[in-house]
Amino acid sequence: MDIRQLAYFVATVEAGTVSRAAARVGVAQPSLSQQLKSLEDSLGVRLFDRLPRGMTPTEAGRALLPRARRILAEAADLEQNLKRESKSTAGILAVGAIPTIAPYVLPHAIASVVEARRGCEVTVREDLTENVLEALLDCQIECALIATQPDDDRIAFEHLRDEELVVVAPASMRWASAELRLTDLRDQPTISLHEMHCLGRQVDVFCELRRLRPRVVCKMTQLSTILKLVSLGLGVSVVPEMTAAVAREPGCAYSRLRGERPVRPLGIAWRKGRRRSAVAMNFATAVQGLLASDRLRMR
Amino acid sequence: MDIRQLAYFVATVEAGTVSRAAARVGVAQPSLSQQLKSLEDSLGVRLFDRLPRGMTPTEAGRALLPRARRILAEAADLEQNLKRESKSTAGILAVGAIPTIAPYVLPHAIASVVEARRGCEVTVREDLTENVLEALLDCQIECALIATQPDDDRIAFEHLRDEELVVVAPASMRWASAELRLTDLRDQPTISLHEMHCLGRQVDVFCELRRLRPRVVCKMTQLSTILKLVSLGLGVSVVPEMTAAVAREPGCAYSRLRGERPVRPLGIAWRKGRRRSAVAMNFATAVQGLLASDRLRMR
DNA sequence: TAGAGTGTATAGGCATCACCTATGGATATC
DNA sequence: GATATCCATAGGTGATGCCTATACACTCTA
Repeated sequence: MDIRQLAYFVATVEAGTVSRAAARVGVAQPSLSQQLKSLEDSLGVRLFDRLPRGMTPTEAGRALLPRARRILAEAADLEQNLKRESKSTAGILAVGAIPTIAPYVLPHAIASVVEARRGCEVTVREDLTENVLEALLDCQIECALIATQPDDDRIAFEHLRDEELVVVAPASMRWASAELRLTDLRDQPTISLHEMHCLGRQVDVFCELRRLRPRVVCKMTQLSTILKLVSLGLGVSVVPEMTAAVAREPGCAYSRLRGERPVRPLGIAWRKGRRRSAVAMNFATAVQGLLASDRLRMR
Repeated sequence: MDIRQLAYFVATVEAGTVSRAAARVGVAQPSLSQQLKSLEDSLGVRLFDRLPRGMTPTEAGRALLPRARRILAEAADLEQNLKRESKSTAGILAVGAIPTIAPYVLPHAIASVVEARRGCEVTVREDLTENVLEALLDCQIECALIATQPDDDRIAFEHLRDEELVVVAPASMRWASAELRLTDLRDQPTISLHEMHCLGRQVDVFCELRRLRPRVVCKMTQLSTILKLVSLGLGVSVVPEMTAAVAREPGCAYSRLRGERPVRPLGIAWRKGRRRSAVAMNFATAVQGLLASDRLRMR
């Protein structure tokens, strides 16, 4: 499978026939036909239903389409824009954080640093784990607040604490006890966090290991939206304890799970072999103090 | 440029020498050397500084690294997981919304539908525009709330309203007038929304067209985090009017821009040629009513 | 109904490219 | 000075992507 085959594939889906697609991409029809077959062979799936008047994508073909488009767009962007990727690290404190930590930790930690160091320039990058770690390796940020152990030798993970994940349900809902068993959640409609986030994947893994298959009715990309939908009674969810401690959503109630509790490891990622600036150390200390305090713990 | 060359490139950066990288990827060193040169030629940039004991990536090489990794990861995921892309549309009301609309519109619109139709099952997908449109084309959702005109012939865009974008600044900040000129923002530290979101890109385009280069100090992926950082005094930002209307962040103040104002088009996307269910029509009507009301307008 | 047009797949040939081994030049180390 | 390590260049070979030609199937029109 290579980029050209993906381009041929997309052109064929869009054109509806191999002949028209071949004209578009500027090769002969039999060549395109062969390349499509080659792609099907290498992926092990049939991508098209062949009809007398053209071809329509199969289910697999339709699943491939957005992904092929994404790869092609990235490659095209690369060829056109790589020269503009010169960066100068601006600012003095350059940190990253993932979206399921940033809104709860960053404001206080940054306020603390800014107060101690007047005039300090702050650069913040909020993005998914993979992206903040890349920014870290690219020297765009100096450290990153994440909630998973990275598996890259170039990154040092300073583990600060394991944070518990708790259940959030509509306040109007009545549970049998203050702490929940996992089985209490079995038939509840569930609002899940998109698997683009580590947290979403961590919750999935926790459930799978215990044979719980949630009935997912909503899939969101922001914890704040999850809370709003829960407060509407649309379902239950699992969120970090710091969300319960900081967010003020009147229609939501939080419960701990009984027995073995799901946790996520909170920590700071650093690029190995690089000097740590004093201001970044201040930031790390502020984060550490915050995580050790009661401020981010659920009552 | 093709995927294999990118894999060779990444292997070389990670190994630090062509010889070791060649051993890793299983080709001869001269072949790898040639392919790297070929990649440099096709991209028009030098990717490595050649040292006596290995090679280090140039600035351009370092910029390419995360992007090459992304493309390779996507391609690998594709080859391994394409067969698992079978979906069944569950539920009766299946809608999508982008993260910069969902928290402000979805709760009320869904509550309205659920109240009118007891027992109605709701499936919600919150994701970036590209992804909700893909879910729409894949028949995973029936309609989607978005803020841009899609350029896909298979999608009908029902335009509901142009929404104004407003400036949010720390409440403690003093402006010369109630409405701001664009030049008022010229030297302010700016907290921008990541370009993964349409909104982030729309704001970028608006500024570029008027020769305004914001001094970006923070880049976030959630509007709620932006508001928190603004309230800390870290900078100003541009957010949708509905954010100003709904979010309660005590340290933030909102202003309109004078003259030609930035707007984003709000609407509902539908898959052409597909029947619209009654419950989806109810939802669309509820959204329409909500957008027409004062509830999502800034005072 | 026959012929024309449209569409995909297969076959064979040719040019290009990715790979190999061999070699050269530069630098570092002992 | 000899050896080891490193990247680049040269030439040869096999694989691959491309071409044209052709076959087969289906649809449409006169």
